Amino acid sequence: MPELPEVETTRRSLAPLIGAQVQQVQVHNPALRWPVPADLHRLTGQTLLTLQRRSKYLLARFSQDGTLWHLGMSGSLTIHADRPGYFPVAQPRRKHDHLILDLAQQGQHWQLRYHDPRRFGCCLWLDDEDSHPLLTRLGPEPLSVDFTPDYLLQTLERRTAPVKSVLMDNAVVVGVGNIYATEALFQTGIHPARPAHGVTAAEADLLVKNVRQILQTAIDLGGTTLRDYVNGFGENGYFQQTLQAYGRAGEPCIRCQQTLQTSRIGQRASVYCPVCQPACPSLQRYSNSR
DNA sequence: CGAACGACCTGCAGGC
DNA sequence: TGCCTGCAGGTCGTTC
Repeated sequence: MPELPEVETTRRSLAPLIGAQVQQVQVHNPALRWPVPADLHRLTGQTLLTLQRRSKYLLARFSQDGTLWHLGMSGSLTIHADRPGYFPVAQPRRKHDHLILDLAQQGQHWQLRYHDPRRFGCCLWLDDEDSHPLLTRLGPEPLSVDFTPDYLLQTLERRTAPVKSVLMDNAVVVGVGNIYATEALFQTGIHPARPAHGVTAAEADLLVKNVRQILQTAIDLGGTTLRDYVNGFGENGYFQQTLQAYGRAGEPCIRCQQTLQTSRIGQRASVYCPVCQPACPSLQRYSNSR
């Protein structure tokens, strides 16, 4: 599920919890990707101060301690409250609801439920953002000023792996998973299997623009819901309705009507148009329309 | 250092 | 209907 737009959408939807005080910590299954800290109950009595995102990690700062959350491939965080627009607190705990925080603010009872069938996600202590091992090697945020065409070009020039694999490498740029890498390369007219070092300056320039535009549009539409992604209110995203390549193998290219092809690149399904994304860049024709 | 690949875990779709 | 296989949005760790 969650790539950057979904994590950002989740973060925004959890804003009502800021300022609330933890009343109880329920750990129903600590066996996530890494064990949930045995002393997570230490959060009891602490107030949620800030909710930030770095890459696909959610950083939740409480009055004494910081926490780091990841939704893995199938995770979601939802709010429960006894007020309109929320799941009721009385709703029974679902299978795979592994963590539940009870919070209170001005008499309002809130619940934050962490649901993750595949348990690829995590919830860990976060002391120092700048020294946490999961955060130190991350590349720039794709929507920040640090993600420039020059930076991307210089990085791609040093790599021989397929451009799609490099684009999905968190040390290069964070938050671009299989869906958005597929879309960005389609938009830019770059074959996903092309060696990264063969990408031209003009292509890198366009690729940066398209990655940015696609991620921003996805955030604006509340993310992509393929199976089970929902935001904190249990709402779907709508970006899947605008997907032009991902999930469309065998269907006609929206530009040239050629049948979209699929192959495996870096162990991930990759969809591309053999005409609009030629393996040989000399046949390239650029476009930047969406 | 980079590249390739297995591993983690459950749910689901498709084939038989 | 049921069993088996393969695949899925992420990313860490190992090996070469």
